[in-house]
Amino acid sequence: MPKLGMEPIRRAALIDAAIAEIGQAGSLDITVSQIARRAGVSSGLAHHYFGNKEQLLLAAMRHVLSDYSLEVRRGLKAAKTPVERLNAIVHGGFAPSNFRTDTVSAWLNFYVLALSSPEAKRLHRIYARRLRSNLIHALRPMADSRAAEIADRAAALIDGFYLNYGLAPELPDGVVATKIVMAAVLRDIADS
Amino acid sequence: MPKLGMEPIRRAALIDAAIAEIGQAGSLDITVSQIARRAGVSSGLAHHYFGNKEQLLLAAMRHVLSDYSLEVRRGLKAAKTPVERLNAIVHGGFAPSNFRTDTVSAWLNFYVLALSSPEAKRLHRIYARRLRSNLIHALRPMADSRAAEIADRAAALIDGFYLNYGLAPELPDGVVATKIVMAAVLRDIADS
Amino acid sequence: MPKLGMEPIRRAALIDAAIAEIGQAGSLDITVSQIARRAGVSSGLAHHYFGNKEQLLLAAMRHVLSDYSLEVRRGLKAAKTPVERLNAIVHGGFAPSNFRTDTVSAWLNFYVLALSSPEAKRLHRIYARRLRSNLIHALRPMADSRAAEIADRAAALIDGFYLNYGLAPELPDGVVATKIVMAAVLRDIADS
Amino acid sequence: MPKLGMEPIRRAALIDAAIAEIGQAGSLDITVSQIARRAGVSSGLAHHYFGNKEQLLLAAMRHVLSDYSLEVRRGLKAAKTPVERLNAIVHGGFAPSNFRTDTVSAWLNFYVLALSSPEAKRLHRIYARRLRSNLIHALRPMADSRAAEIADRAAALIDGFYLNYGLAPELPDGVVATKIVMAAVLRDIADS
DNA sequence: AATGAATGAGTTTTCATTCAT
DNA sequence: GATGAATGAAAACTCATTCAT
Repeated sequence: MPKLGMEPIRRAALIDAAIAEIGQAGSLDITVSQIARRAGVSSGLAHHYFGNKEQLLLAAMRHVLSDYSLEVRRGLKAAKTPVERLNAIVHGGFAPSNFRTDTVSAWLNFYVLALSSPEAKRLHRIYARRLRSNLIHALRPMADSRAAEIADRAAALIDGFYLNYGLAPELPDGVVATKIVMAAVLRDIADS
Repeated sequence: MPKLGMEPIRRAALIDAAIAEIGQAGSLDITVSQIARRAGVSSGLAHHYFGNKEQLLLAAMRHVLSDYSLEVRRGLKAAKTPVERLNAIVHGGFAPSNFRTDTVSAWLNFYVLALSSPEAKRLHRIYARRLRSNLIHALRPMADSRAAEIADRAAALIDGFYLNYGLAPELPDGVVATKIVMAAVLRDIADS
Repeated sequence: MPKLGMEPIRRAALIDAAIAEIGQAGSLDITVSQIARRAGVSSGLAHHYFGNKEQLLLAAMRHVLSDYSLEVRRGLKAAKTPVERLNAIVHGGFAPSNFRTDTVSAWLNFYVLALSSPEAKRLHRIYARRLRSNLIHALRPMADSRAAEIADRAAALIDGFYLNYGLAPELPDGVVATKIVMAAVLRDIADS
Repeated sequence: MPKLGMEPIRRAALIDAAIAEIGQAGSLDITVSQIARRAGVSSGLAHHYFGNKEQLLLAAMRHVLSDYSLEVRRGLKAAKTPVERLNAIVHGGFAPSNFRTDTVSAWLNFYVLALSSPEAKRLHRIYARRLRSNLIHALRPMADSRAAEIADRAAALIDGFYLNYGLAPELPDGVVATKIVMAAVLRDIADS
């Protein structure tokens, strides 16, 4: 079975398994063995590639964040008008690729992990800053000096909806959520 | 040393200790012994009173939620106008009694606990529904048929700000947060 | 079964068990469970009282050293002449209480542990310095300025015999070893 | 890259690496991977050549002993008088080639390994017997019937100094150690 | 000849939980 | 009512060893 170049494949499989496992358990209280089993490898291998459980979890968090980033960047690239740019950012977190119960559940857990893990905190900070700066940048042409203020409100709204989705998936789906947030932000802008 | 009527005192001490410990650790990964030590009792006693760790944590969650409820109800009682009622609800979560890093950190952890613990989920549901119905009730006189829609947005905004406070306590304090949310909601209402 | 004041009893039992286990295995590669089993307790209790395996091992090393110290001090107290004092020191390590295969084997292992564990090194240093200063002090009246030099040689001789005993217990027993060392030292002194 | 005749080269590299690694760690608790890494090969290769870890360690022990033997034999060949022969033996263990912290540390570890590994014990016995018979042989012309007794004392003295050097390398270097032992032995002989 | 991949058994460690007193 | 003692199951982690290539 041993083949060359398995490392990236195993790492990816373990990260995916970790996210799925966290999503399903709704908690970080999962064992490395569970993750490994789901990834189809031994627990030893997980340690071999990630050193310890925390690193594996952090790699999973990084993965979720980078998926999100990717989605936003893709949207921004296609956007032509300021409103489209705004929409791309808002829609990023609610896009089908990220807005699945598994991912949302994992994301919420990572969110809270940032309270106790310095590295998770760092990663969260990066996410929060990027979201804010993306929003401000998109809002500038439309709201000028009020861009920052509106961006903060928009960010809170996004996080709030995201949060709730994790706990009440029957609530607004991604499309609806995007619409609601967009409407609020646009009204914010329109407000002289 | 055993005295009569110690039960409520011990229970309260253990619950307070649990919240403080969770707040400080930023995680539910704390030991019963830590909690008991902080409460000045043996870990055996914690089990004596709460049966097991989960029940102790849930009692702590209930306590946080009931403190919040209390705050809101007190505000509502004093409120005279619809706007004051609205303000009381929004301000509830940001009031000094709840808006301390410890409490917020514990709250976020309970939030996520709701993903894996049915009872925590039930408690969270109660909170979410009460917040929503409170908001709708307060908004009805001002927004009529749009009350529900505005309430949802307000709830998301509140949660979003609350969430961020846990991770970036340097951000808006309670007073400012209340103002921002109120402003947004009032603008929402004003919008025909 | 749980009684009050068990801690010192359990600690002693675990330390004794550790020494016996090391002695029997001839190596520090023994498990905490083995030690605990021999002491008649669970492995959890060993950790409860000592924190981790290293601390338990170090406690055992301390115990061996303190037994040795005790023996020497007892001998010194009873000694009246310089030669008797010298004999007490030399005899200390070869006394029946310390000179059993178990203890010697444990001692050799601790000796080597000092190469990798700073705390073990510290303990060994204390032993080595005490032995040297005891010897010098006892030799001074008899050898004056040559006391230090003779002491060093005596110490090496003692260690050398001790060492060999661990690997070839059929060799000189404690009484004989003491005699040989004493004879060598006395000749050293007599030498103008 | 596989070449012909690599076996002896790899074996030697692995043995050297093992000694260096033991010396540096001060313990036999090193991993095969560490040794292999230092030798610049994979851990699989170490097993390929030595079968298992124990065999590799024993090979390293054999190497240390054979280096020592070599040194002594070289010295004996050049020696002309009984005293020179004696000196060659004593000096053997303290010669620069063996008397380096790495080697001494490895040696002490092998010494203790002999307590638990039959093969290591066998090797140690060979060393001890050879040392004793070399000493006796060299002492015979000078001490006749007391040769054995003096040899035993000399051996203990050598081991004692060697031992201490491992733990306190600031102490006498090889030249001084040789002189001290030689002086003691010669005095022993002179003593009627 | 040599390796990277992979395993799985074994060990330490943690901790909720139980219980005699 | 309260505790200290004790357990044992579960988890992380390590590492010698195997093996396909």
